[in-house]
Amino acid sequence: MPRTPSENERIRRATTEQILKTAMTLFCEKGYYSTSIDDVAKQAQISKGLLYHYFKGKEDLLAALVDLRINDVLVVMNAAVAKTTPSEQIQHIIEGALEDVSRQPEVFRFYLNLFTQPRLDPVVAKYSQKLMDEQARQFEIQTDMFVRLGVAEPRQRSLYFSSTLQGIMLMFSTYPNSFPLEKLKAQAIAEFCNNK
Amino acid sequence: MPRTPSENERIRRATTEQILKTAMTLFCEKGYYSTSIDDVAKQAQISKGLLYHYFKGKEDLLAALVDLRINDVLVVMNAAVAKTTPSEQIQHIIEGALEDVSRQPEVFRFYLNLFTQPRLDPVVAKYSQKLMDEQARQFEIQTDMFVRLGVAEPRQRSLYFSSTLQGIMLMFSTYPNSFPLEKLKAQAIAEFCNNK
Amino acid sequence: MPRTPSENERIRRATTEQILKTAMTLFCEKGYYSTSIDDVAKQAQISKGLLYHYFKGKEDLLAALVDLRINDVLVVMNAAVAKTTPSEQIQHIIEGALEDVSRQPEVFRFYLNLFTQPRLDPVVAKYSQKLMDEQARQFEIQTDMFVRLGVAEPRQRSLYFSSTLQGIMLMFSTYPNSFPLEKLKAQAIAEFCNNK
Amino acid sequence: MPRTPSENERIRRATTEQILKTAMTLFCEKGYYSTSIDDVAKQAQISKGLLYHYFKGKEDLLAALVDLRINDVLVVMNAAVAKTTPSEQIQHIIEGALEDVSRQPEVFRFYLNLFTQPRLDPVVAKYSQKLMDEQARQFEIQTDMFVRLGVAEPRQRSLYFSSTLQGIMLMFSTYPNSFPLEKLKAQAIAEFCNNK
DNA sequence: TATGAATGAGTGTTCATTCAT
DNA sequence: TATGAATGAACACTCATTCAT
Repeated sequence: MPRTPSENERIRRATTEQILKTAMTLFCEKGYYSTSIDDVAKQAQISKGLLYHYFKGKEDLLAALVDLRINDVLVVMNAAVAKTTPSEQIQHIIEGALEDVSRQPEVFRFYLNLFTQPRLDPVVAKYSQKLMDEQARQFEIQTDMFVRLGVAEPRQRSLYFSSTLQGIMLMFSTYPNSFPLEKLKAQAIAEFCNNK
Repeated sequence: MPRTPSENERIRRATTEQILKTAMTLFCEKGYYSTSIDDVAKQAQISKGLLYHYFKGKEDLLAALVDLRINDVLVVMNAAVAKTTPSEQIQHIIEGALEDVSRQPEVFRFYLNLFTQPRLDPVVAKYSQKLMDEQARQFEIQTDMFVRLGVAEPRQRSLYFSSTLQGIMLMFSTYPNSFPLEKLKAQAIAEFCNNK
Repeated sequence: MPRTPSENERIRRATTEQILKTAMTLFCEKGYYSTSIDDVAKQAQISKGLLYHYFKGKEDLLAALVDLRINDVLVVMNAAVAKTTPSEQIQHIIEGALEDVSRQPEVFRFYLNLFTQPRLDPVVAKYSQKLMDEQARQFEIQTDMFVRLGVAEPRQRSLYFSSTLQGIMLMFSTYPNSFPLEKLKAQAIAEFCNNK
Repeated sequence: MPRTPSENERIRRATTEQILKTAMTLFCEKGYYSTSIDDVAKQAQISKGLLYHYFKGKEDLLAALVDLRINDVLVVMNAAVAKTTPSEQIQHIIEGALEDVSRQPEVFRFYLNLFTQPRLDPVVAKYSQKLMDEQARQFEIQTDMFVRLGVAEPRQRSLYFSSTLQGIMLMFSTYPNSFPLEKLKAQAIAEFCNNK
């Protein structure tokens, strides 16, 4: 007897998630190019054919993961925007971002790696660009916060802020075991969350 | 009669440089994995066989480029150390690093990409690690400067400094056309080059 | 619906056999080094990729063939051991070995060629050694037969027997068209199958 | 000032010998296919270009070595023919052959390997054939000795003799450290050197 | 005689993707 | 939905040989 449609739907969801989780893990461990579709299918305990049933190809896996990432960033940003004072908003950005990276440094590292991919890489550049575009969008919102904070040159301040925050994330994800994340977080909050 | 040894030496040097330059360009444009040895040989206008006469393989090309990069970093660091006051030293690090990245943002981007490579990538991880080790070495020297500068928590300050500087370089190499590098440089110098 | 596992098993078996048969033929004709994987795939009417689906590489092909050969030798030896008198046992070794070589002289020739491969050949030596080890094992069993036959110096006699038998096989596989195998077989049986 | 012609001639001879010796050593160690021209030139301490000045190519090296081998065999055979009685002649063949193989088992092994090369190997078969032809020529001479010895079926006897002798050489060159060559030599002489 | 830079065809191998069932 | 057999283009690398000097 055939499965019910809802049962099918449940299976689809579970399998999709399983594949994505496996792909994320392997991409983080070995990188996109050094991970084969065979690796993913084997580790996800499904057949290669089935994987292609769920995703159009290797690139499609990457696309899905990038969308997930962008969504994560958006969640933090939206929560920040919901705060009342610009000071709280910026603080939330710092805390959200560092919370993210501290939970899964390799994941952040993977996206950062993708982000820094050469511009003409025939496969990967598209997703690198997508991440950059999204970051640019976030940047505009964040700059508004600095405007409302009343700093002298808000755009420049916002850039400096982004640089510091990205730099902390980069350093932490590089040396996750020895980097005093909390202390640097405090320092960043002290520096950026009030109009000096 | 054979060529004189010095003539051979000249040829070797020129061809080696030509190959490395081409490899650097292509790796920056398309990335290590998406650049084939054929691409490099063709663009360098030599035969594939000759490339293997000069380098043991694709990986050896990468190794040579990483060594060049490490040397570049060392040059800046040594010049910084040669300065008299810690304030000047730190300023030199900032200026040297940003000078580097502003001259060839794609090159920095490439090394940053390598730097953020997943830890288990079978080929590339080794060179990623090498860059990380070198950075750690630089960090110790730099921390001494902050000690001599007399700041409260020099190690933490040095980390925060590195984060900011790396962050600026990351952001600039991402948006080289719209990033006001000079202004941010000034801001960084103002923040880190004297004992507040 | 996927193929049933047993159907897959059938396909695997058939294709594996097809590949091995082709490889054996080509190796016998042109030798291991002068046969390319492309040759094997083409002649076996499969794609190169599929060959690698079944065998890890060219060397693995050779390994499989060597295992087959060792098995053939074991079959003869086991049948010999099963005979009651040592005289019959030795006769069975002679007949089994010469039967083998007369059926497929080129195959024997190929294994002999492998057997005589230089000891340091980076690829092939391993299999040469494997054949030698197996022969040494057979030799011990065979020597027991001469012990039971009651000859004066059984080990030496066993060696002389092996030498003669190997020599006949070598000569026959070299000149299969003009070598009077039956006559020499009779002569060997006459010489070795009873305690003179 | 130019070298004298005779000086040049001396150099030519010495270099030729040096190359051949090196090639023989390497072919014996690693086999013809696994030895590169580069290997030979490096080990012989000359440039690749010079090697091509002395030999037309890799195949030509093999050809020269095969000629040397054939000459060695001829020397033994001629000395055998010079003996007065057929019994002494056959004894000389045994002793000469076994002396050869015992002095340099790897060299014999190499030629045996060549001898057993598949018939269609595009490069090597020609030399394999040459060795076989030469052996056939020797065989005729040797058969005459058995005729003169007065055995019943001299041709068959001669074949059986060759088989035994080749077999001993094969076995010895395979296990040079544990094979009691002298004892087997005695046994062969006892068996073949008088009209039983 | 002598060198080693230079070539390019050929080889083993990988892998994303398709297809028959 | 699910399997894994099958494909073929692409890739890194080797090596006998040639050539300019």
